[in-house]
Amino acid sequence: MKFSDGSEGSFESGTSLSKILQQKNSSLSGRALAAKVDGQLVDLNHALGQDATVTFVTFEDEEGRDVFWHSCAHVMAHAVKELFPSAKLGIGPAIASGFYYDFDVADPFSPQDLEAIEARIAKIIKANLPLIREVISKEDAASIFRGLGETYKLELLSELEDEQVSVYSQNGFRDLCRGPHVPSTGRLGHVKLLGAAGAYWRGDERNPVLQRIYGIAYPRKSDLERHLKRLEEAKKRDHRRLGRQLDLFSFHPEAPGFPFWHPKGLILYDQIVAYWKKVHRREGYQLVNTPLMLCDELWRCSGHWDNYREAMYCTEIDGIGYAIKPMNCPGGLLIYKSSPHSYRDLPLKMGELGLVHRHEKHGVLHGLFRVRQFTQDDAHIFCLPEQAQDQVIEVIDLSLEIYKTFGFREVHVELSTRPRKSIGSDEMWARAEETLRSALSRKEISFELNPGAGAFYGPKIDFHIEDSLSRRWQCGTIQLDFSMPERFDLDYMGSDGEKHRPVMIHRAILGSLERFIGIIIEHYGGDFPLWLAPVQAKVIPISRDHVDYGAQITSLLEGQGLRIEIDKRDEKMGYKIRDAETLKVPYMLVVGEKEASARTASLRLRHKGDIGALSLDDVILRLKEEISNKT
RNA sequence: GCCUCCGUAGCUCAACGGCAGAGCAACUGAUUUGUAAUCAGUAGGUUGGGGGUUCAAGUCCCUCCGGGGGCUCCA
Repeated sequence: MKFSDGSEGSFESGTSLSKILQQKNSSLSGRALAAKVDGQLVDLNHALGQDATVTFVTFEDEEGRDVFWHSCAHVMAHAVKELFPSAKLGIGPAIASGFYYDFDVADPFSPQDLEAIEARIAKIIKANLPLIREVISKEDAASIFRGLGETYKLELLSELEDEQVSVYSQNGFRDLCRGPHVPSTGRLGHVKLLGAAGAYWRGDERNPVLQRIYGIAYPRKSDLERHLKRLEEAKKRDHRRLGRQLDLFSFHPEAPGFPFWHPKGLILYDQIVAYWKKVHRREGYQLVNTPLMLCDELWRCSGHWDNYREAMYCTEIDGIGYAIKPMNCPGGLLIYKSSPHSYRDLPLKMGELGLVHRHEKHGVLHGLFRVRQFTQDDAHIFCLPEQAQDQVIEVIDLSLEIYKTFGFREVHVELSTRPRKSIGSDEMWARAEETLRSALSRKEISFELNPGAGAFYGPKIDFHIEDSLSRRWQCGTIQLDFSMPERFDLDYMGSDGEKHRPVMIHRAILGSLERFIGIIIEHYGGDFPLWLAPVQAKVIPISRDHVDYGAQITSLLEGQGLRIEIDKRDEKMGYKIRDAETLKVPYMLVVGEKEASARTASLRLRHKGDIGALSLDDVILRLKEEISNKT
């Protein structure tokens, strides 16, 4: 045997991995949850028959966590079956953070039920039952699950192609499962159930609704507690809550899914737009704006009528059908077509902060994250085929720069390739995928491959940014589009005097401005950097006598373009400070007798406290510098 | 859209089928404050809308509206 730590050893054929661990007496023996034998993930009970390379996986590895959580799901199913014997099992996988299991039960689980299930899980873990793997024929498995009345398992079974399937059991509980699992339930540590909700069997709304229970678990209690604390923290940062608290935006029954921007929220919005326009102009983009409504005929031409009609708002003008745009591209194409183009004009980079409307289903609306009206930071790049790769690289660079400005340094990249339902020739797809792939490799950016997840008209690169709570958000996208130039018969005059079809790159960096603002509200927890903060500083006069001086400072700083307010209320200073802190104002300028006579202001930093008196010039300098640094 | 839970004052939340309440915010007055809540008072409600059961409904039932959680990360 060769081990991943570099050591080697010889063992009798048929020795189980857990035995080997014991004999090796390594620090892993208590921590290993499963093992990879020649790259294949197996149980520790797996017996080795021949020479192999072995890597033990622990909770520290992603694969180990998956095994751990998967086993938790399995144990949860065991607990549910004990408490609710009539429950039928769906599926129970490990997910990015924890696990779930779906059950078909007569009544949804109540919070009390979850408590009872959680207690039963703890009992099963404490009993330290071994998980036993059996490999049996599909027919035998079918008769077992038929006997148990597990109709969903039978359905899964009927779709499996292997002749042999694996079944795991502990103490009478049996489940069809690919595995691997931890060797015994005692390894599972501390489990917390997080909630229950309905979920369609296999995610299809024509199927019955099962009851899904979500859970999380860690080997160590302290880690579980830290995780729960982080969930609490995320709750506190919920942009819907902060949106109200900081008076940024609101939603109303009169227009569900359509955000109302309040003055302070609009400042955020406008700051982002100003920054976005500045960097795009610098990069040679020309900014355009196209109509909200376009006639049906255009949508038929663009293909939206066939592919996107469900989500479009339609109306009629002078007897002619119109639809509100769900995407900006057709408008951009019309501008391109409005004049002839030479190869010398390309690449043509046309940016549009376009307001789009999509009729999202009622049930999927979610604060600013999922709305029916939003602004895309869109752009369409028309270029020669040989320019496409450089253009993609430029967009990658710009995207990363913009993310960094908002403090997103961790960016995960995905490359999505040709889906089953798609248009265009094999050769076109191969070339386009290669363009994106080599752009990424030229930038030395590692990416995850997402086969078959491209748009029907072309492959794409997606950017997922990671926020301060390590959550990932898909924002940016770069798509190569073969369909639109064709459908709209775009052309340019080549150096050969012939007309050619340009390549179109469709891209967004922030995605939806509304959603992006929701993301940064949670990312910053409402503590916006100075350049974004709706109110950058609050002047706090200590008493009535200092209001005049405070007002002078306020208008002085206002004159310098700073967003500043004064709190003139007859309240104690502590009260006004608390108020400003609660509203997350970055700077407080406290002014009293001393400051008025010395023409200074005492500077107080949000969450940090007093840093002493500064001259007004120094205050202005400091704030302006911080604003221009965008820190 | 579907499943499920929820909707009480501007906000956060109480009230066994039996008189709709508290804190904060707002407003009025007093106080003039030195780095995270001064005191007192006033006002604020068709309990999301509509219908029903009941002697009696915030509470139970139906329905509509809105919101929360979720609806393949596949044995």
